[in-house]
Amino acid sequence: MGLTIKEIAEMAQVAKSTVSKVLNGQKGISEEKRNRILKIIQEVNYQPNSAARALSKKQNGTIGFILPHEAGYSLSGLYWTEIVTAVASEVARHGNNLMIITPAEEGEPFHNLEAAIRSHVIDGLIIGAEQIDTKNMYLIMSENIPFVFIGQNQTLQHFCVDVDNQEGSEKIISQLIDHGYKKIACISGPQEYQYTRERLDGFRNIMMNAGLEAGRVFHTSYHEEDAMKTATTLIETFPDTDAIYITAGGTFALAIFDALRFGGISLKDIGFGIFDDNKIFDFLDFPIITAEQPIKQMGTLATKILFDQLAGNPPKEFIHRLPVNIVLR
Amino acid sequence: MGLTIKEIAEMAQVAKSTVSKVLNGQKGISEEKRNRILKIIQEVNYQPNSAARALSKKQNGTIGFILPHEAGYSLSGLYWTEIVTAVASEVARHGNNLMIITPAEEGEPFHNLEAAIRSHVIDGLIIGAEQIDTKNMYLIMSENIPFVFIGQNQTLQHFCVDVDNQEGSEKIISQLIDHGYKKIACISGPQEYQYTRERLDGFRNIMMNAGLEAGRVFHTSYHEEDAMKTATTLIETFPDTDAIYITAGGTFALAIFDALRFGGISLKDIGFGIFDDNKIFDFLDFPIITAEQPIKQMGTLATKILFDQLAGNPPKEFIHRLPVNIVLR
DNA sequence: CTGAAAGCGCTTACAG
DNA sequence: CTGAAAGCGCTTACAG
Repeated sequence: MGLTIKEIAEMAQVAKSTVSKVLNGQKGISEEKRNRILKIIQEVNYQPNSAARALSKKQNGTIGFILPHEAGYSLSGLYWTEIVTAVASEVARHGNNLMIITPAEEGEPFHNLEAAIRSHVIDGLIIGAEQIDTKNMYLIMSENIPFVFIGQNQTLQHFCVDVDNQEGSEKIISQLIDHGYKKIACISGPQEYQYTRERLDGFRNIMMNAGLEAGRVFHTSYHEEDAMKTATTLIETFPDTDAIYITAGGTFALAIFDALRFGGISLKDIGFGIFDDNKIFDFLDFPIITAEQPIKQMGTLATKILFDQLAGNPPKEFIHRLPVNIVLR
Repeated sequence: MGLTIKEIAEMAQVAKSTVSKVLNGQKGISEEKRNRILKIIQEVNYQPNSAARALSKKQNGTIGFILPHEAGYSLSGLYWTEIVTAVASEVARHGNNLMIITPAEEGEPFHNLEAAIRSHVIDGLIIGAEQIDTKNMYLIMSENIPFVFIGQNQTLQHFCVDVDNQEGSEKIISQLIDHGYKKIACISGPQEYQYTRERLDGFRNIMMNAGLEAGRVFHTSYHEEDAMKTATTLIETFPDTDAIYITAGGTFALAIFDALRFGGISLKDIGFGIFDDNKIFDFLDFPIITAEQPIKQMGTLATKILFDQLAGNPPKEFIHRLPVNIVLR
C-alpha cells in the first residue's frame, strides 16, 4: 500500500539504514544527505509503518488510559471525559496514540487490559486511581510498564497527579464562614476514596479553627437514592443547618438538591459549598460556592510525567498537587 | 520479555507454523497436536506479540473512533461519552482495541488522524458524522479504510447508524398536542446538520396534519448565548406560545430554560418537548417530554457493521435507523 | 497433516 | 559518515 523505507532509500540513493537514522533524528549523517532525505520524505508524505517500527524497537507508540469506572456509572460525568480529552491531545502532541481501556465487564476477564498488556501494545499507562484492580496492577508492575495515576491511590504509592483536596475544601468552608454561615453540615462520598478523606479533613480543620462544631458529617455512596436519603436524614437530624458542604459535584449534588427541595427546604435560604465545579450550576437560581479543578492541566501533567518516565527521567516526587480555583456564584 | 511463538513451538515439539495455525484457528491440524498446543498456550498464558502479527498480517487489531467535536465543545455532554463507551466494550469483545481520535487542534495538522491512517495503525473507523473534515475523509477513502458513521452525513452517503429523527420528533409533537398544546414553537439547532432537518420535518409534519400552524421555528447555534437570545426573541415575537419543542438536549436546553425563566416565564405553565433525553431533567420541577436515543445499541450496531465490513460482508443497506423511546416526566 | 523458508518494514550493532 | 546484514516475532505460500 504505502511507501516503505526501501523506496525512500532508493529515491535518495542511500541505504535504508541511513534513512532510518534520519527518521529517528540520530547524529552522524552529513547535512547534505539528511536534507535530501528529509525533502523526499516531505514530498511523498512518507509515514513509517508503525507495526514494523514497534516490532524492532519494542515500543508501540501507544499509551493506555484506564478509566476507573465502567460504562453507565460515572460520578462526575464530565470529569473523566475532560481528563481523557486533555490526555489525548497531549499524547498526540508527542506523536503517540491513546488507547482507552474500560474496566473489564463480568465474564470477559480476558480482553482489554490484560491482553493489551500481555501482547505489548502499550508502552505506558495513565490510570484513574480511585478504584484499581489489584490483580491488574500486579500484572502491570510485573511487566514493568511505566504508569501514572490520576488521583492519589491509598494502597499504592506511585507517581500521581491530584488536586489539593484539603486546601480546596478549606477555601470553600472559609468562604461559607465568611458569608456568615455557622451550622455547616457535610455530605461526603465514600470514605474508601483518598480524596474524600482529604476533603473531609479540610472541612474539619477550618470548622474547628473557627471554633465551630464539625460533627455534622454524613457519608454516603454516589448512588442517587442513597444521596437523597442521606440529605433527608441530615435535615431531619439537624433542622437548623444553615449551609451544606458536598464533597462531590455532578448528579450527586443534584440529587441532594432535589431531596432537600422535596423536603420543603428553599434552596435560596441555605448556603452550599461543592467540591468540583459543574457547568450545570450556571443554570441554578441559588448561590453555590465551588472548587473548580484544573482538569486540563491535570491531564497534561500526567501525560508529561509518563513520557518523562518513558524517557528515563522519572520525576523526583511521587505526588503532584495542583491548586483548585474557587468559583463564587 | 514475553514468550514467543518459537518457545511455544519448542515446548510442544512442533514447528512455529503449526502453532501459528492453531493460534489463528485454521483447519488442518491433528486434534492431538492442536490440543497439546492449546494446553501449553493456556498454561503459560501466551499472548502473541501484536506488532509482529500486525506486520505480517497487515492488520493492527485496532479500531479508531473519530469524535466530531474538539475538547470543550460538546453539545450533548453525555452523548458521545456513552457512544464511545459502548463502542469500546464491543470492540474489546472482538479482541480489538479502540483508539480515540479527537479533531486536530489548530496548528497541529500532522498528528493524530493523518498519522494514524498513514502509518496503518488503524484497521477501521467509526466516525461521528455531524461534522467531518473533507480532506481527512478523502484520505480515509483513498487508503481504503473501512468506516461507519454515527449519525447520517449529508454530503457523504455511507454506512451509518442513526436514530429515527423524524419519527421521534413526530411522537414528541403528537404527545404535546395530546396534552392540549396548540401554539407550539420550535427552537432548532443549526440547519447544516442532517438530523436537525429531519427533526424539523417531523415537527412540521405533525403540526400540519393536526391543522396547526408550524411557522414558529427558530434556528440557532449551540452556543449558550445564542440559544438564550433565541429563546428571548421567541417569547417576544410570539408571547402566546404554549409549548416549545427543542431539537437538542444537554446544556442547550438548559440555557433556553434559563432565558425563559429570566424573561419572567413560569416553566410550569408551558409545555416542553426535547429531542435527546438527559438525566438532568430528573431534577427539574416541571414536566418535559423527551425522546431517548438508544445510545448503547447505536454504538454496538456501528461496531458490528464495521467488523462485518472488515470481514468482507458489508450490510446491504447504508442507513440503519434505530427507534427512539419517548419519556414522559 | 506438517514444517522449512521467505517475507512483512523497520532498527541496530558492526565493519569499513 | 555510510551501508550490508541480522534480527524483531509473527504469517503464509509451498513442498512434502
